[in-house]
Amino acid sequence: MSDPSQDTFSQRVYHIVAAIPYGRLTTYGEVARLAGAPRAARQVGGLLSHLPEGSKLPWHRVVNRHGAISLSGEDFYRQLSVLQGEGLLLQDSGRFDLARYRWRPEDGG
DNA sequence: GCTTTGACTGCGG
DNA sequence: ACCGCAGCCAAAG
Repeated sequence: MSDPSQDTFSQRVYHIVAAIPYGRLTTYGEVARLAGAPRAARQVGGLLSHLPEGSKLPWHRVVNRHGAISLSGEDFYRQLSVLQGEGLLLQDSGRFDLARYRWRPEDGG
């Protein structure tokens, strides 16, 4: 109740990302919205980029509003590999079909 | 407590 | 549809 460690923006983001099911995607903006700060999409990416090394959070299931991977270099291919491993198909446009893979909280949470 | 930093987003051209 | 720019705001220094 009075413990702020459970009420911070970052804690909410971690909780939300942890709820994204295998084989599904969501966007930075959507996570921000669910966390109660619809304009803090950048912050979501910032938090995911600073995750501790042993984190179990499925950070790879968060992409940008176009359904594209926002990382670059080796990180890009790492995220791509994990998503493909979960059965997600990358379109020729270099994006994932959000209409098909987008996770919605009511869909299972 | 002010300044800098971004794994973003929306809008206009 | 693609590209560039300005706004956004929680965290870290």
